[in-house]
Amino acid sequence: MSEIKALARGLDMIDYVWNSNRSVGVSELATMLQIDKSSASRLARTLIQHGYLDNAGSSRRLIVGKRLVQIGCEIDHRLALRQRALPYLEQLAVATGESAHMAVHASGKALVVEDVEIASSLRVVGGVGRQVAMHCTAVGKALLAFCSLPMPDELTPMMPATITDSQELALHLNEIRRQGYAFDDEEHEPGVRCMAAPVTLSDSTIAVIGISGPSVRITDQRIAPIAQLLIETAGRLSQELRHSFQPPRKNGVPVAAKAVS
Amino acid sequence: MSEIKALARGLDMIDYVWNSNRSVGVSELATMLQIDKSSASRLARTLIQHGYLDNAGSSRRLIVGKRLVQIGCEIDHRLALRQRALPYLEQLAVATGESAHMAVHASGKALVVEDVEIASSLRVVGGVGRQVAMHCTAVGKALLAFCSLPMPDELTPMMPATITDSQELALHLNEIRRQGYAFDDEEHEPGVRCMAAPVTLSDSTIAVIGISGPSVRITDQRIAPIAQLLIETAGRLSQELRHSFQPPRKNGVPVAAKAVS
DNA sequence: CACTTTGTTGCTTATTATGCAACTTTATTA
DNA sequence: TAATAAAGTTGCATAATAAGCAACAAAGTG
Repeated sequence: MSEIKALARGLDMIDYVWNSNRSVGVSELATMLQIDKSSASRLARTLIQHGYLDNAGSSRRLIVGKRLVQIGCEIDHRLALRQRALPYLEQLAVATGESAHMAVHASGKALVVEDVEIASSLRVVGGVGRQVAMHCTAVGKALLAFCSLPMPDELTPMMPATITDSQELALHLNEIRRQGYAFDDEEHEPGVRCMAAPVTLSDSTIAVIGISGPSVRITDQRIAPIAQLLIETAGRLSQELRHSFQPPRKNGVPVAAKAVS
Repeated sequence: MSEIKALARGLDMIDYVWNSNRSVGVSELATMLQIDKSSASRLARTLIQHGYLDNAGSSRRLIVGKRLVQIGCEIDHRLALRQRALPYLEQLAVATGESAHMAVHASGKALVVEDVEIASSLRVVGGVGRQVAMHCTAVGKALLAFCSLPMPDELTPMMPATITDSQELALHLNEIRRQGYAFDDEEHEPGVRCMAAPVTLSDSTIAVIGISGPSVRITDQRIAPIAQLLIETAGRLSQELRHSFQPPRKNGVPVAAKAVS
């Protein structure tokens, strides 16, 4: 029932360095994880030897190691998230007549990673690479709700409808979790309504997909059916990802030792 | 001087599961890493608890965990590889008058992740998402040479010039490593020559950038200067990545504990 | 240049990871 | 479907080893 302490501590160190998103000292790690400096130092060395952490330049401060960068760069393509999502986004855009997009969480913001626009002259123009706030957009709120992310520090008011109270937002997120989709009712931009639903892999949300359109077209009656469609589409994408991620091979082949790294 | 054994073993387990690219059993891990089944079992449990490994579906076989998927989905954007590469690719396209692109390795293929085309009516049309073979393209060969990837299983002949002998390819890759760039002389498509150079981060190649053009324009005399330009451009992009990856902050701010996961 | 903070190493002890063996669960075969 | 084989988990004793202390070394800081 218990866990291997040394390993657990090492993994915690990786997590801490990763989450802090900057260079971290051994002492800081020791303090935060409540372990001795010496242990932290030795664990860090092992992590460095294996490439999971690295020294920042010439200093002895710790940063994320190349191994994680390698894994990170490749897993993204093993999943081929963007590529796989594209047809689904196109379906969404056609079915709803509105721009569709996919976003992931990236250091406190929702980052648009894929984007399909429609022909209509009145449309919401997105653009890959755009970063939007978490608390006042559909994709942001969906990420907050389904990724178990910490509350944003500041809830900057953007519009009259923007939720600026932390308590209120927490309740709102619960509602989103319950309903399975997020709705942004002109909380970010005037005249724009957005909706988003989570794409999951092994029970954790790795991205969200959504649509944005002018409020005049996204009428109250359309919300339920669009939500339905979003949830269903996100579910199908999730399914596809799961299939490619968990190799279907029912029973592993013996397989000779493969060259490692 | 030594390393924390339990942690090292755990990391080795992650590596093994990662490299095998399929579901792996505890016994297999134990055999391969020469540890006892029971230890492997307990280490695996710890890794699962921390999200670094996961059980494949209902079975007890191990696959890469969500934590790594999370990291993967995010690191790409921390680096903002695509975004940052774009201006460099545009420079390349302008300077050479040929289409420029960036590719990464994705399960045995070279995957084009960014692409800049030129106006000329005679041009090589690429397209983001295109996957090409490793052994007969400039980007593929560059990835093979600089990423320390295993030799492809099959060297399918595409053109008369395609390298189909494993030995010969190995020598060719050495040459590529020595020169710092890869050259595809109509090995993949008739009348098309390509060149590519590696983009690195902390000594490991994470992508390659290159150009493709008709052989009639990419003449022998132009090869050296273009190679020069490619290497130099890839170097500048690598530099930029390194700077953003190792936060410039000279000395870490104390920083309050951040909510972790 | 002195001083403070941070990181590393030697050493001892007690924690704890390990490996064996028994047992349980899952997969495979007839 | 039962029987058999393989794979995975748990209890336990022991030895290995990670943890912690303290002293030392090395960077940063004023």
